Amino acid sequence: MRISEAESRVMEILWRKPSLQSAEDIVAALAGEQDWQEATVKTLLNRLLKKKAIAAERDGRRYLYRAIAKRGDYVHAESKSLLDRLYGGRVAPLVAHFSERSKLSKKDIAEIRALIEELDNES
Amino acid sequence: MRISEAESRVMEILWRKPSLQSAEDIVAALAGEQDWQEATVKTLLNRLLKKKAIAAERDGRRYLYRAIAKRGDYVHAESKSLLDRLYGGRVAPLVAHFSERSKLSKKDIAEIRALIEELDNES
DNA sequence: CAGTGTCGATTACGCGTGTAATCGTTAGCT
DNA sequence: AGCTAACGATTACACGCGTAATCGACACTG
Repeated sequence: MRISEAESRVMEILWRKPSLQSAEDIVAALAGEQDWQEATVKTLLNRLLKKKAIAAERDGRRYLYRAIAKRGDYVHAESKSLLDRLYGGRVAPLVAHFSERSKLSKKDIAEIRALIEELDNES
Repeated sequence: MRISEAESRVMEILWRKPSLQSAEDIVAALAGEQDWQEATVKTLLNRLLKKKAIAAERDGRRYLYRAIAKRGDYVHAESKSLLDRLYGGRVAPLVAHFSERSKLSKKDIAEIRALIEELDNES
């Protein structure tokens, strides 16, 4: 089951801190980034539970939550879908696009070069 | 106004062929890729008109359509949004992700290397 | 000129999503 | 024991989207 945009904001909190977190913790962590009511966060937690993207275990009167879905899988699925839809499923055209369009930062260029060199050395 | 996934399938047809196209042309072009009824395509055309993503001009009893929105802008908006949400807004981490994950193709690597070299030569 | 086919326009409808408010239950306080 | 506060669960609701069917106006055919 797909994790929606809003839901992913909640997942990010859980991914950042793999320990168990209460709803209150999560609401607090989101407070900085998202302008949501507590009730909204609760709803999202419930939807994520239904989707089996997170798990909850009782801690007295409340629940503690943790991620089940892997961030890497989510990131990959989202990214691959974009590449497929817009770039023929390949990475290079995306790099080319940003190379022309928004100008890659020095940092980006350096990192990408390092990656490529590494791959060249491997093979 | 955002162009939805389904709508973008229609836009792709118009982007591929910048000349004016009738609804019938578009339905025909989509037939290979998408399993949609004619009515569905008509709906999408109307929604795109409302969003001003396309324009239509009368040709006797029917309309001929053309894209107004630019493919590059669409691709860029979608891509940037993904990079922002998942990769801190930068391209390199995405390349790194695919480098580890699904293995970049030879072709990808070669193309990216060429791009980087080109950028290095410029500056 | 009446019928029929063809367009675009209008209407439909269930589902996911974003965003919450409200309800019911239980734990703790007085 | 009764009241209140705090949780999670349930319910709400508008909107966009995917996917069409239906309607109304015209044009062509016989």
